[in-house]
Amino acid sequence: MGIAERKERHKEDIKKRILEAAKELFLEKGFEATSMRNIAEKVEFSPTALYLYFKEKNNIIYALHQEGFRMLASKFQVLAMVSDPMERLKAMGRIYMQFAMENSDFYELMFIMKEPLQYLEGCPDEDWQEGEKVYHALYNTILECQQKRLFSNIEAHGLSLMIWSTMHGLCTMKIHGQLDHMTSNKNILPEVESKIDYVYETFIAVLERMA
Amino acid sequence: MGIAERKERHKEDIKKRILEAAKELFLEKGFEATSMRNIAEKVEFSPTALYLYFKEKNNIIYALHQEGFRMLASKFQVLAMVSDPMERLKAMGRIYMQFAMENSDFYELMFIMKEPLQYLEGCPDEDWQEGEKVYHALYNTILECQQKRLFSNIEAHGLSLMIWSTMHGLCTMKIHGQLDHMTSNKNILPEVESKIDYVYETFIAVLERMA
DNA sequence: TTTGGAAACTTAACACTGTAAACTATTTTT
DNA sequence: AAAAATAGTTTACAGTGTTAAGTTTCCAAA
Repeated sequence: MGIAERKERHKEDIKKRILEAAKELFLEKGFEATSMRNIAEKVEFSPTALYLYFKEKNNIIYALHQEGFRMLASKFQVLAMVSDPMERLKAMGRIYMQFAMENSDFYELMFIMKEPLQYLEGCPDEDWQEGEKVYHALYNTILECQQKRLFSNIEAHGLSLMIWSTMHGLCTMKIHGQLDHMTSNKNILPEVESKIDYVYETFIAVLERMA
Repeated sequence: MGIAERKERHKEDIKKRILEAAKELFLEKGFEATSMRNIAEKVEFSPTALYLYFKEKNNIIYALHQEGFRMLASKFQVLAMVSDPMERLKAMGRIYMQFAMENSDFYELMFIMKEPLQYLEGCPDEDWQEGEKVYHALYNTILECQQKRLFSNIEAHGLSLMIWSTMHGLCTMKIHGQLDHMTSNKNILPEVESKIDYVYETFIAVLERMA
């Protein structure tokens, strides 16, 4: 009977509408200030109707978390055009950083907030596929670099995780304002218009120097 | 008149008691789960009495944020014993990491939560002295390294910020579980008992190689 | 085509949250 | 002793996530 399918599709549609509303509110007011009641109002449902489609709020958050990763993955697509692995590595860092700056709310959802991964803890055997995918893009690039005799004698997983740590630390310190609240180097680096770019350049210089 | 002083001291005592209670609750139940009412109950006050001593909850959070920095600073004291700057840099990283692991709630308060810095925004001309102090310890060590011809031709502020980014990124990825949710390298790094230590070793290797 | 039951949705309610205003009791000053 | 300032409590507001009970809508079998 095709009617069950149609219902199923309808349900998926509503789920999408809810997520769309949640996303909009989330982007315009920030996550903290977005409540279930807000979302419900936007989709013209009663507050508790959302619970028919998502077991709890963390569920909605996790769905947006996944969408964020899809967004990042689509930005990463252009990297396929870059054949030289070292150049690809550098471009990857730039894109990652740019994504974090342009979609800082999503970045927070993907890497800073603990609710999404916390939700994953609840689902056993479910691992963090989204993060894994990003990690692999990085790891494989490092491996390719090593095939070109770069980063020799350094274990690739360790290096990959270290590079990700640096990028993540840089982005979070920018997003949370620590980078800008450090006024002492403002006087000494007056010509630098963007601190985060400056630090990234330094990082690249370090990597190229030791490669 | 010494009576005003005595009253002032009394007030400070109560403030301390409140902070002590807040800290305990915070450490045992995590920040999210600690409410003003919880704290008030612990010090046997009515909930709103706390507002006579702290203008708002962020105020209490900021006070603990400061205490966290004092704790870190006291751990950093042993670094004065290390005369070689490169060795000191490495020890500093270890201590920073260890502090973040042993006091992850405080670390979150100091570097991850946005409330404290958000509170600072409200107080104009108040800059983030706590962070600045830590930064200077790092920056000066880098300068000393450069006097010994290490990290030559690299601007010290950029390098300092990059190093901090790496350490911060590493600690947050550990605390938030991203490091552990990355199972793909678990199979490949079976002998590694602590991923964070392993990545740190890699980082040190990178720094020493390019120095 | 009417009836029974499931599915979709709403209303009411619970146990919380941070915080402001109003009120009361205590202490200090005049 | 009366007035004023201080310290603290009670009450209240507007919000939160979520559950349970009630209501409406829709679809399948009699």
